[in-house]
Amino acid sequence: MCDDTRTRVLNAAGPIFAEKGFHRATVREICRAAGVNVASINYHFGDKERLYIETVKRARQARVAQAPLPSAHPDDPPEERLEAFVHTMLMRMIGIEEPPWQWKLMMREILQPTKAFEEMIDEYFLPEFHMLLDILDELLPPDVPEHTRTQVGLGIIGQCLFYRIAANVIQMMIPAEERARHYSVDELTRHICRFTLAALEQSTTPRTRDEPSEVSVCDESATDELA
Amino acid sequence: MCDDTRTRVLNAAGPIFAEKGFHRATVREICRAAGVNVASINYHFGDKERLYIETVKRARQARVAQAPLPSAHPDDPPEERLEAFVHTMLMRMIGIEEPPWQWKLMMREILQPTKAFEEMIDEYFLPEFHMLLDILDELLPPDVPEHTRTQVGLGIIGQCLFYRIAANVIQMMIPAEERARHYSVDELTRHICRFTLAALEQSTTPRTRDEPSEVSVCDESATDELA
Amino acid sequence: MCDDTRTRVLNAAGPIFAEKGFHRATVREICRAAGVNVASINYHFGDKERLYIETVKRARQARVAQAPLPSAHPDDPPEERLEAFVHTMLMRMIGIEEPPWQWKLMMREILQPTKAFEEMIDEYFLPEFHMLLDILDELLPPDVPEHTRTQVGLGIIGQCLFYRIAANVIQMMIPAEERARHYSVDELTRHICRFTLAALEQSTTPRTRDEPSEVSVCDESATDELA
Amino acid sequence: MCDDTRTRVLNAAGPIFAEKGFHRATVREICRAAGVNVASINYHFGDKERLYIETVKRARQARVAQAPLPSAHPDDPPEERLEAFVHTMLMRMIGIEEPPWQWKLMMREILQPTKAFEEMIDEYFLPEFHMLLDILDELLPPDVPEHTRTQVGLGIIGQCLFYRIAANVIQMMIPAEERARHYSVDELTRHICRFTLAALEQSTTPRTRDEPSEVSVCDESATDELA
DNA sequence: AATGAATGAGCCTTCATTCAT
DNA sequence: GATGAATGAAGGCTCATTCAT
Repeated sequence: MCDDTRTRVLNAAGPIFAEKGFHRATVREICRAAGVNVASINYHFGDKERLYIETVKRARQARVAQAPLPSAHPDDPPEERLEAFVHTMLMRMIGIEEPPWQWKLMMREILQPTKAFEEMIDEYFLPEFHMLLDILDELLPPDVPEHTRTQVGLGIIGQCLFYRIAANVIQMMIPAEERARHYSVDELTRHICRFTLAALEQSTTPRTRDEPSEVSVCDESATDELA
Repeated sequence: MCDDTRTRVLNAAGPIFAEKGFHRATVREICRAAGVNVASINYHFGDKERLYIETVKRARQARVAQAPLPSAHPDDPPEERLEAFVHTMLMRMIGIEEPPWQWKLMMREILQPTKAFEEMIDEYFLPEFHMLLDILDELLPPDVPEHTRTQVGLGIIGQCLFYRIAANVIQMMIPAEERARHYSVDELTRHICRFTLAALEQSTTPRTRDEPSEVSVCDESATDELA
Repeated sequence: MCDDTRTRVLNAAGPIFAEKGFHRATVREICRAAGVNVASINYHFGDKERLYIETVKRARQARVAQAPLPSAHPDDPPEERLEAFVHTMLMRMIGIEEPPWQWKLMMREILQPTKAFEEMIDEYFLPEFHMLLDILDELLPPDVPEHTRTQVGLGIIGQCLFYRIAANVIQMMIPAEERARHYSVDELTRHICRFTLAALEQSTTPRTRDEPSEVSVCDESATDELA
Repeated sequence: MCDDTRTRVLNAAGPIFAEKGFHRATVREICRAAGVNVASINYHFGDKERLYIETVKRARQARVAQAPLPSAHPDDPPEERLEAFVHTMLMRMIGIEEPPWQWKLMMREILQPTKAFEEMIDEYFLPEFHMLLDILDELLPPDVPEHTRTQVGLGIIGQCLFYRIAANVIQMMIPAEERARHYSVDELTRHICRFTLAALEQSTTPRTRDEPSEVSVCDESATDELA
């Protein structure tokens, strides 16, 4: 069966690419893991790069199912929905002992985008981010400018992501005992939500300086070669 | 002179490791850039890996000088010192068009720690983080537990770091024009500080929304680990 | 239909083998061009080599029709028939902008004979060469020995072939403008015929320049081998 | 010693490239024959293609020494010098039992030019051809147009070359015994010279048609990829 | 008769490393 | 200390061929 080999290769490629990245992973290793011939990759995917792109695509698809965002009940109070959102996010980040390879792979793409990047943003990141924005919409007073809402949203995501990215740092910085007590998913969820809500309540009347400053967030060219 | 060759190799290795990472960078390329013989590396550093570790070490040392934290004037109001801190952080992250290779190299270590990692934390990250904690100390009421202060600090760092890490995502998500207006270093500094201060102020008098009151900011229900 | 696939493969193989030679041409490329499955070739021809031999065979067969020698009118004066012969030869060599793949394929065989070679000589080259010899027979006096006639014939063929083989050299050696004026098929035909006829006329009465008279055109001193 | 390995590789590469051509020859085979590591080729020549070019270059250089043209004695009668020239040419073509690999390699270039081609023409072919033209200059009446002289020269070269190129054909066409008697280098030299001289004498008053015909010798693009 | 999938051998190239000088 | 040359292992990829259907 065609799909059989193809699928086995993809399944084998995922964890390996996730662990080693595009360049350190070798097709030979992937094929050995999949129990197929090296030429299969050329046959089914053309070359290593296209196998990688396909793998990332599948990773994203499989990712959603593993820790799906709670289906929004529009009637729930927005505070509750925010907490559910943050909780899911943190669960994805640090809630699972060994983060699944799909996640590692996606992190690699975020940090060192390749050709597989764009699609991931459009089909995975943006929809979920808009879900967060909708929640914030209900929490923020109506006169808050669009970009403030976005910034608040990014701040939330940023804090969640940070606990994943800086996991190594935190592990070294905070004693295991305290980490277990105060840096659990639940505990961090509570902290981030409380912190955010407190700020929102306070900043009912946001105020923006009018002169834009010249240094923007990301001027540098982003998407280059397969890192 | 021995030191001459050694130094030239280190100087050449920095930007190359930063740009390509450990594995994609080749000793030949580094030696060509340094104008030395390929065998020099093995002679002076033993092997490629030890050259890399040495390079990271030097990167950290050189890093501090480039965007140094504002020397704390203990008399300045803490709000001002917080703003200065965040501003410096953001400047390091996204303020410089082409981030210096030292920074790239350190980011690589944070995300994919190698043997060069531990030392970096102790000598670079922790000192600066404690400077932030000191500022927060003055802003937070005295009864706030230690871990909350740490979490707030991590949140601030997390948001700053996020704008660097997710630069690619933001670039795709937010139109260039708006990015220039609302996502400059100054603007983001203002947002993060306002947001943080607002939350802090609010949490001075921990207040329960509708959840049971025991879930306070200093609640110590503990669960599990941090990956 | 079996023949359908077989034929399509052969038709596709011709130009490809002609262009790239046996080794650089790939079965995949041929099959793609023919719109058939890769396995077809092994099924119908056994292997790549036998497909090649079959292709050369067909090329020869198709070749004759494309630039056929002028049907000999035995009544025409031999000078005219010689000119027609040479003209046809040159036309095949350099007269057609893009030489047909059949020709390219046959050239390859002449220069680097494979198993497909022998048959080509017998059925294609020899008949035409004997036509030339017949013409020379009428032009040469009856007492000229056989091998001289053969040598003259080979000389004519050799000159024609040379303009094809050395096309690249001539292109670099002679300016385009002069090439167009004096190296057209017509012009070269005239030159070769005039030259040959002049030599033949002269050698009717073998005449010694200053060498000893025994070195005549029909001298039969023999030496060694032909590589 | 650097030159040692380099030279050994070149010496080994020559016959192999000559026998199999660029594509069929493998670097592994060459290195095995040279008794060096495969990586040597990359180190000394960059890649297979540049090794090939270098090999052709050396072949040409070495070629001249093996059957050098007789140093021209301007006082010798031109007929004698012509005979010496043709004799040398034929000797190169068919005089040596196993044609040296240098010759095979150069033939490959003539027939399927690669990047190594141009230099060969300029430094090897042209000088020798002009030597022939000088001889013809003395044999031809002064009013003979330039292009006729060139054509006569090309005709001579063409005939010589033909005996090499068509060696396979001749071998099949002419019985061994007769080949030994009448197709030796000496015999063919005599024939070609006699034939040429006879024609020259006759064509004292060459005549050119005035209208150039439109089909030129070599319109097609010549130099392409390494065949 | 025909196919798509799979194979293993082999290709050129690149790499970090070592060796003799 | 420093060098240029040399090495072996491994890299991605391509090929003609075969197998089960």
